[in-house]
Amino acid sequence: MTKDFECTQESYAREVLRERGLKSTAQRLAVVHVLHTSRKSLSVGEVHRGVKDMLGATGLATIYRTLEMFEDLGIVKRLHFPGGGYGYTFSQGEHVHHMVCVDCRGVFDFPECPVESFDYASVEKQGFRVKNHSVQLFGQCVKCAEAA
Amino acid sequence: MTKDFECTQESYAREVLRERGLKSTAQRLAVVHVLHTSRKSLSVGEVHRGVKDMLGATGLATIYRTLEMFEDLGIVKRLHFPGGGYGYTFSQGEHVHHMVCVDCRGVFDFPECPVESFDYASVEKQGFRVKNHSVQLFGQCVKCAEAA
DNA sequence: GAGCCAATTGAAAATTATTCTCATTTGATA
DNA sequence: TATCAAATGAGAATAATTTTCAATTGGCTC
Repeated sequence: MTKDFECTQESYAREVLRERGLKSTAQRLAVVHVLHTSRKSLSVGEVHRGVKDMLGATGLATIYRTLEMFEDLGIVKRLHFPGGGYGYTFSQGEHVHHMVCVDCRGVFDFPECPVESFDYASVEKQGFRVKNHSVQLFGQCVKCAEAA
Repeated sequence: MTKDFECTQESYAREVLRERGLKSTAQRLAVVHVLHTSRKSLSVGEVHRGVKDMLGATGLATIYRTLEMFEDLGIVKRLHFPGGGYGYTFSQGEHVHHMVCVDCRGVFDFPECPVESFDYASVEKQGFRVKNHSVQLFGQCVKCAEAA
C-alpha cells in the first residue's frame, strides 16, 4: 500500500484499528478512503466498486466484513432510507447525526443533537433504560431541489 | 373471514384500505392482527408465521407485499436494529416514535417528539429542506434488565 | 531486512432474503 | 349472484449476505 491516499481519516482509522490489535490492511484503508471522499452514502456494492478501482480485484466478502467491523468501531455509520435499502457513510466517532437527501442519497451532518435536551423522564418511568439513539432527517438537498 | 379478531385496529386498517380503493383481504387483516397484538416488533418471517397460524397456508410474497404497502399507508413502521436487521410494528398513523429493547426487541411508544422543538435553521441554511425524520431510542426494557 | 504467526483475504459455494410470474381465487360493487 | 379488477399462492428467479478454507499479508521480533 503506497501512501498516495493517506490523510487524517485514514490515520484515524489506523489508530482505532491498532488500539484493538487489528490490522490496517490495504483493503480496510481503501474502504475508509472511498467512503470519506464520497459526499453521499454508499451501498455495499458501491464501496466494493470503489475499492476495486483502487486496488484491483477485491472480494465482496471482505467489504461486508470490513463495513460490519467498522460500524462496531464507530468508523462508519449505516443509514437506512425511508423506502428501504441502506448505505454507509464515514464517521469519525463523534456524536453526529445526518440528513439524507432522498433523491441523491447525499449525506449532510448536523452536529447538534436534537435528542440531547429531550427529557427521557416520561420514557424512563416505564422502566426503559435508554442506551443510545438514532436520529435521521430526510429531505431534499439544494442541488436536487433545483434539479426538480 | 370471521369477525373473531375484529377490533379498533382492524377497523382502522379497513378504513384506510377502503379510502384508497384497496381490498380488505383476510391476509391483510391478519397481518394487522398479528402485529398489533405483539408487544415486540416482528420480522417478516415472524409475521408470516403468525398469519399462517391464523389462516393456514399463506404465501410469503403476500406478507412482503402487504408489509411494504402498509408502510406506505402508515399502518406499520419498519424499525432498524443497531446490529442490523429490522422488524415491523403496528402504527396507527400518528406521529409516534419508538424505543426498542435491544434484547427482546420489544417496542415502546413515546408520543412526545424529541425533534419537534429542534431548530432546523442551522441545518436549513445549507439549503437542505427537511421533509421528515426518524427517531429511535435503543436500550433495555424492565424485564430484560431484571433478567440480566 | 528476513522470518514467523496469527489475522485477513479471495473465490466460490452455501445460505438467506426478496422479488417476480402467472394461473387461480376473492372482495367489492351492482 | 354475476362480474371483474385486485389480490393471492406456489414456486422459480434473482439478489443479498455469510461461510469455508486454502493462500496471502501485516506487524512483530531478531
